[in-house]
Amino acid sequence: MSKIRIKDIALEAGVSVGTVDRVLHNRGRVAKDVEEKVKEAIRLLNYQPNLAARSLARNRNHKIAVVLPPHKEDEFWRAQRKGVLRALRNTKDVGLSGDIFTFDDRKQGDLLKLSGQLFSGDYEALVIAPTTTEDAVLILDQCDKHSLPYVQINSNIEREKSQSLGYVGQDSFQSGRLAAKLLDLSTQNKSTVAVLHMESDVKNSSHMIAKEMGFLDYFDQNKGYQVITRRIVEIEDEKKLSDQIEYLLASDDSMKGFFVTTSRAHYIVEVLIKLGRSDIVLVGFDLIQKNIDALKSYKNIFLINQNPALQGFYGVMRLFDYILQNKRVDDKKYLPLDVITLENVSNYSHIQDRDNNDEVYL
Amino acid sequence: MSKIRIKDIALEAGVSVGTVDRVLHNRGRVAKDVEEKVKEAIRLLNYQPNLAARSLARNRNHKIAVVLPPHKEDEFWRAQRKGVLRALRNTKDVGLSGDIFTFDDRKQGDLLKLSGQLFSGDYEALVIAPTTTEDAVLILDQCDKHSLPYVQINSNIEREKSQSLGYVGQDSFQSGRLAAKLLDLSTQNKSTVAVLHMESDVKNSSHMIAKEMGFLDYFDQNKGYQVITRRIVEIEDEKKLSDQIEYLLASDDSMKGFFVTTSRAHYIVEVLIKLGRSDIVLVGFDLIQKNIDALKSYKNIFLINQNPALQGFYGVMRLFDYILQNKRVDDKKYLPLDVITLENVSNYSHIQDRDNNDEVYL
DNA sequence: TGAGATATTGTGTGCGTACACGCAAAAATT
DNA sequence: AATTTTTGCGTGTACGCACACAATATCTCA
Repeated sequence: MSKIRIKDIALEAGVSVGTVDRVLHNRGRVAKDVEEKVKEAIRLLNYQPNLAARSLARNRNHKIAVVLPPHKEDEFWRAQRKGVLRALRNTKDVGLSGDIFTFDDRKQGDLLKLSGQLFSGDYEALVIAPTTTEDAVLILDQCDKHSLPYVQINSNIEREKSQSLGYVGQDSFQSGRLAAKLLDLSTQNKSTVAVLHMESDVKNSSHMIAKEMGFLDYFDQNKGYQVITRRIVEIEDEKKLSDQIEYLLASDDSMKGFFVTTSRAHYIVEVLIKLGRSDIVLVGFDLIQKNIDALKSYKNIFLINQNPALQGFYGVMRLFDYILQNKRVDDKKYLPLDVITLENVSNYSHIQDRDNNDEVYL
Repeated sequence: MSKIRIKDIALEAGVSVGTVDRVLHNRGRVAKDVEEKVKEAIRLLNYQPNLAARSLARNRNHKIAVVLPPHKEDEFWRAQRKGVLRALRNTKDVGLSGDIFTFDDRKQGDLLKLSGQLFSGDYEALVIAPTTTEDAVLILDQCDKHSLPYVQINSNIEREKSQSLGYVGQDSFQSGRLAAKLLDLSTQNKSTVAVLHMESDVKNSSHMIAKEMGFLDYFDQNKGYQVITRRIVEIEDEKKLSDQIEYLLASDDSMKGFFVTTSRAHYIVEVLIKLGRSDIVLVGFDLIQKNIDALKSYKNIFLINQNPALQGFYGVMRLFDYILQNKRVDDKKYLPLDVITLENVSNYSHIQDRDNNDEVYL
């Protein structure tokens, strides 16, 4: 097979390696007939550059900045950060390095404090999880002004092209439709299902709304269900939570399923078990430990995994492609919506922390 | 940050790069105190070898052989082959190359014809999909005799350690349990479900049996269902197939779901639509085009995706880890069992052919 | 025709690592 | 004490490519 070097092309075309180099990178300064000859040789020998040598010779280091919400107490963001770190490890030797910045997405304006560092000139591109929309818009505007390309992950703020390199993350609307399908198939027709927004913070509100929209959309196309929406508050208070659920169940005899739009389905599981209502079908989000545990104690539940680690990973890799491979994309990349039950959870949670499984990308 | 070279360590430890090299690869021939000093410097500076330079300098080429069933008319094997090719592309510049051999798994003994080439000495390891057990055992025995390490993918023949580097593939038993859970949740208690073995070739028989076992195991632990097993034959004959299904449905009024243990669920979909029995819940396997189409025309169906492309990919990558990274594993790696419906299929089929999304691994 | 400008092509060095080789000092053997 | 052998360490080259620079060819216009 092939082990064709630039030298071999040069020999074949009867020129020097310098000329081949000029053709390869079209730096000009090559006579047209010679250029054709070289290109022909490249084609003939099916030259494939050795990426290891290339990245070694380039000897560049491109720095990027990654802006994420805090991960201390949030498994979702922790997983995302893991994906980012993995991508950074994998690209370290091939010219990409990065710093991760954390902002408190519960504090209005906290994101803006980073702008000094982000636009210091040290970074040539950005990965950002723009959870606080108003602040993020300002940051992205600055990116445009400074001509800093950026990839959005997890949440997407639609932008006029500009410096945007697109979005990598969840398709919340579709995940709502998926949840609806799961409830549809696992409950009986002519029953009632409820959308439960369980939030303690507002950061996910746009996702929650999109999920509800998708959910409603599905049942708009698949008649026979009554859908109601409730906001569940004071989740931490066991008694109050239980009361809310009990009230909800009492309000409609044909209540068959709940769609929890956040990662807090496990709270509902506890309540349902206590109420002896394990007939209710649940659909929730995210493979956090408490939800995984809930799979074991409750049968009628599906979890939808949105692959947070892959969001971080692909977010960085997209910048890598852009900076070092000259591949520009500015479209959306929706990650798979994994349907998780007790029967298939093991393989997915294994995936989440396969940090050891290190790869390095050229 | 890091950009620590061997040279830097040498400087720090007051020795030459040659000595550092000897320590790094423990080639011996280094005084104990000096070795300690170097190791200390490595620790201190947190040295991380530059893998691009490493693979360039090594300038090795390790050849492996990959043995797969034919892919001409089989989307499953085609996907698997794609995964293999992707892994080979990605490792090309870092010292791993491979040849793919095809054997006809419908012909007894065809695999054995390859042994001349496989053991020619050109290859230092093997990835094999041992679908024809008897033949495969002979091949694997020869591997042991020639000290050729091998990774099994897709099907696993249990071996006494030997040269085995483990298994990458599906967990058929668990996929049966998953199918059972899906049917359990989407049908009503006290109903009947049927396992349908639809085979035209025998190669998958062990998988089919394992799937049935898992299915039965689930309903052993979750009572209330009656499970029957049927072999469906003459699949291509529309009339005969329809008759078999009709007979099956007539035999039990409470029949609610079918578990198709092969990738041929789409045949059943056609029949059910014609029979006007779209109440039957189906669980089938594999994201082949006809099944994907079936998702659109039939609501009550789940497909389980066994990630054939990842099987090929990880199979090769495992050899890569072993040969070039010195990481030896000989355990099983079960790939995720993706639950697919019409609502989430788009993201998965996208994954299947992301050939463009090229990465290169060091 | 020839000097100077310009277009075209060739040469050399370095990227960080692996590895072969060689030299010196220490140890073992005679 | 002279020698061989072993041990410990440094030097140099190659890997394939990018890129700076040197060198040569071609053209321009007087």
